[in-house]
Amino acid sequence: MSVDEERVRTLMSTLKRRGIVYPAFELYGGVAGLFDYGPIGARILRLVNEMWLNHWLKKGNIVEIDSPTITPNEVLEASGHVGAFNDHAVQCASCNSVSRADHLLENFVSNPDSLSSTELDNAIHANNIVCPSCGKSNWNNAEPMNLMFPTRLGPVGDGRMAFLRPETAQGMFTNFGPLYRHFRQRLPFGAVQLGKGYRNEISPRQGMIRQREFNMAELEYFIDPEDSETLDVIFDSEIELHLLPESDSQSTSTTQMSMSSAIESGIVRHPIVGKFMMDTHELLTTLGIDSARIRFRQHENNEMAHYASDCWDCEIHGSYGWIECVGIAHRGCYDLDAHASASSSGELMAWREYEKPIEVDEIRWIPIQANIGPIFRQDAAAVIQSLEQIEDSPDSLPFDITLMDGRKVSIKDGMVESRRIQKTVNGEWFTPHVIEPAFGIDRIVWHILDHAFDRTEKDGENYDVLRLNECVSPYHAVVLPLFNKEGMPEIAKDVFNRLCAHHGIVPSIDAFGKSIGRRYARADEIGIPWAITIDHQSVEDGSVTIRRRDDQKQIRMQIDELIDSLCSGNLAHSTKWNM
RNA sequence: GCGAGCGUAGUGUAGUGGUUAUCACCCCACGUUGCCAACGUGGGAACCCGGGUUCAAAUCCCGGCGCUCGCACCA
Repeated sequence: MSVDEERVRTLMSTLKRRGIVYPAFELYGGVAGLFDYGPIGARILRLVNEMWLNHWLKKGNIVEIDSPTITPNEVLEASGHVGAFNDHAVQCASCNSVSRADHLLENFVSNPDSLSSTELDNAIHANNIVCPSCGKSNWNNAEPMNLMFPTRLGPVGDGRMAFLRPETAQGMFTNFGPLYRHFRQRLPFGAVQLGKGYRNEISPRQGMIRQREFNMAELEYFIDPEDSETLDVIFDSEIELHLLPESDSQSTSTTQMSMSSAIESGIVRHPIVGKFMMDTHELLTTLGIDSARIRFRQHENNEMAHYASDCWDCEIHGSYGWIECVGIAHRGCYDLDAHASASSSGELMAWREYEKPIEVDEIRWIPIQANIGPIFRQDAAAVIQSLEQIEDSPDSLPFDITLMDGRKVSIKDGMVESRRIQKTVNGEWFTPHVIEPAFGIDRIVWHILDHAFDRTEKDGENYDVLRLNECVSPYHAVVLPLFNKEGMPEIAKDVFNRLCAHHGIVPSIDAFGKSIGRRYARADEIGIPWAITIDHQSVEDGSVTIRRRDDQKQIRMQIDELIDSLCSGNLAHSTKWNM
């Protein structure tokens, strides 16, 4: 678990020196928790985002949306990010250290996290709680601790309260209606969003791992909880994942098993969760994360948000130890229900057709509203609601009903009329459940770099190679004239231009001044997989050499052939490498 | 937020009150060079910010900012 400080330092300074990632605003002394992606890093970030996006879009029933990062208070209040569910912090007036109020009270009152600020203050005084760092009992008032960045809409006056979003998920939930219509009202479907999230961390640590503004990518996959879709892919796959189930959370060693047996044994509680775990593993390994350093850790029941029924963190092992990079949570109907109730909208539901229509033929007591209103006045609505919810209608009047708040009222002649209801019910509205894989993109980029960074020795000196997979390397190839004479720079420029002309190909050129060895080394250090060298023979017969980054092996090809195989992605498979 | 340590070119560093601020890598130009961080010549580039003490501060003191670690925090 320990941090490899030496490696972190080396990697950080390389990332900075080569323009990959470095602290932001260093011109003004730097700002904790904010990072810049430089020219190379921004390319890598872009490619990771694209790979992530395409991975999901290719499923066929998943689309991308893009919603604002500025989110009004009401949305985040409904989601539980602000308001009653906030944790409270108290500061010690003697030593200024800050503690969580509910943690201090844990052994003294039950459910301390449900108390208000005033109740917390009272409980702290009543139980004579002492400060864990200085031992005194001299507290300031408890204050809600909110890790979101607040703002207001409008430059003057008391504009509408808003926050920078702490996650992208709320955009997908508030868009459920349009998404449901886009998918022609058919579940399951998903929506993804890539973008910035903001959390005002008390103290950001561990470099890129905990930032105040970060790149996230989330998928919200909406399902019918009663639909037991069978997923052949799970049972056809023989891939084994490293799992750390909640049942043996004390254990530090993982269990290796296939997803089908994990689901059959009940460890993974929902097949879609299992499917997304497999997808996550596939995507991460494609990006260049070492499969042996990926594990899935199941949340313990007390760690899981109260609405979730199952949650797995995908952790990647790197120079900081095991770090959570992806969370896959079964969130049930919590989010859509929360927004439905806060917005009083009926839009966040889906329709489920019954296999066979239900024929209804029953006698019901229908309220006569013109009479119930004057009799019950402010309680009239509650009475009508309770009448509608009666399962077995009594045969005769009068009878008693129980209101929502527990009070009983008597229903007498004149308040209701008996009516026979005959109808066909074809289906019902329900709140879909949602399964959410949430990716911390910066953490994934960090681990891609961490796993790719390879320090070897060459002639007694350090030699660094960034062994990035081709799909995330910043340039497809670098073009190098061997010498700055005999027409080599001109041919190099021509090859470079021809590569540029191909859609989607981004080449680099390193033409002047330095020896060929140094220029190979520069390319290796930022992970360029192929180096195309223009030499004396190129001048004579139009052939060039191609050097493979990972083993420095070189082959020779005609320029046309090279451009074709590079642009079609077949260069790695050329039979010439075997010769 | 608390505590401890630290902050010198792009990177890694030397420098305990008076230096033209050390060294290496690096970057650029010119020349040389027949393929893996070559060589020659020339050039570029730093004391985190602000205040104080002192004739004099990179160096001592205070504050801020930043980094690392421990505690707390990570909804």
